[in-house]
Amino acid sequence: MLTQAIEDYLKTIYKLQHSDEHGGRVTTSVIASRLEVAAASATNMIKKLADMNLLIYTPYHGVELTASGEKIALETIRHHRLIELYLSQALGYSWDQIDAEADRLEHAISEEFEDRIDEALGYPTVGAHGEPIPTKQGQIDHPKYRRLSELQDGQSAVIRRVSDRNPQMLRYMENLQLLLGTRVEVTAKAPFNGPLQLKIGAAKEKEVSLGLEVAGSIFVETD
Amino acid sequence: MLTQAIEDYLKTIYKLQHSDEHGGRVTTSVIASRLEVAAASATNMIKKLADMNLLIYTPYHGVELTASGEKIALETIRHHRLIELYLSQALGYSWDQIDAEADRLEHAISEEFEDRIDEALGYPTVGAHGEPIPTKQGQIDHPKYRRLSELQDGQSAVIRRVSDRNPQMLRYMENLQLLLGTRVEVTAKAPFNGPLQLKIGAAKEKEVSLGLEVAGSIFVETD
DNA sequence: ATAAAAATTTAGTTATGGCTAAAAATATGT
DNA sequence: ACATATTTTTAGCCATAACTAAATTTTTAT
Repeated sequence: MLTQAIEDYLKTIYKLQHSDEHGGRVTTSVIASRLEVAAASATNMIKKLADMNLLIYTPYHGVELTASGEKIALETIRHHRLIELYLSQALGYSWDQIDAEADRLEHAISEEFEDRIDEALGYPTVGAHGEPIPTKQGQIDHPKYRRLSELQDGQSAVIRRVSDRNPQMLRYMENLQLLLGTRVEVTAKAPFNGPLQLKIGAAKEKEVSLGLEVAGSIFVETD
Repeated sequence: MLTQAIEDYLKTIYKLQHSDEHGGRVTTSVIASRLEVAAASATNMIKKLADMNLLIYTPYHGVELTASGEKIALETIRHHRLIELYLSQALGYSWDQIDAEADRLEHAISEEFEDRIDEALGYPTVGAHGEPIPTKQGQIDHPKYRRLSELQDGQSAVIRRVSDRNPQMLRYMENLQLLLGTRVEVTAKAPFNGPLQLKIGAAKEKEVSLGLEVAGSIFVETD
């Protein structure tokens, strides 16, 4: 049976495998810290998932999802992202609220529900924070955008994705109108990892100073 | 902590206490059979709920919810009925599909979600099958309708509630247009617990023969 | 009234998925 | 290279909530 815990582990492992931060190596401790469980708990679950052929486990060295493990991960991620988008589009949720709600709902919905909100949303391919939504067949592509923090003085770009890790940061971005599709131009970049000066909006109506942590959580497409 | 199991037991016990079928006495075996668990499992959980002061347990004689148990039951039922209505109104679910989906979702949604769908639905007081929806404060009234099966030849009435116990029966009723608010007139009643002859709709456009089991699952308001 | 039947509880087991503490393996710094 | 630090695993425990089988209580039928 596919329990909630199994789906959570597979989803987390998938995301870690496809994040650039850990060099592809997904270890017990990274999984444990993401899921906020003890490392020993993660080891136990990893062994169980390996027994179920959902991942390949090399003790002391990390895990890699099998095709069937990845399939389940992508189904869970599809649920999560469709629900998030539905919450924001249909029920007026703000950016910082949708992740927590979707984390619980993603395990409770049926295929029927998935299909109905997919239809209600017009078969979207991109989620509320700009993440790709896997298809029902498990297809997904990972467009590689640049971080806003990497842009040089004078460069202009359009926001395509934001990290959903930190709800407070999401609320901050939403307040600043740093939304998907918004154009931003870097008008100055302070030295020694200092803040960026930004003009926001097509008409450059707003100017803000943005710290590197926030700028590093915003992914943009340059022209 | 309020687990899903606890909420399910309390909801089920509440419904049994307020159904006319068991004479108010809610026993272990009735609870167990409704929840489709073994009687011993129900005994265990009942003892646990008694320890938590959510019900009063008289061994061998049944249970009765305390005020706090009833409060939780009503919150769960409110969730369930709001979700059911939302599924049918906003997502186009049919009568027979909503109960199963709501049974899982009711434990996963937040207060925020409850409030948002309540608002989207225009603060309804009656659920998709005609059941009263408890208020957020836990108020509920139980209008006592008559069963369609009790009507006499020639009597006319309006459908106000249907039992949601059997999805196949719900599908059957929906097919026959036996919906909430629909007027029905008994044009004949066969002897020996035989079927009713019914005219359906304000214009009496449709005539059907209805077995007593179905007629007993339809609650009506007479003029 | 009492024997048989039915309902209920007790006792003991299982699976899931957490936890801590200790042991073992790997990585790091001099 | 090797001692120390860090990471990971093992071992053993706990809570939840189900189960079966056996014992007990209540109900029913004669």
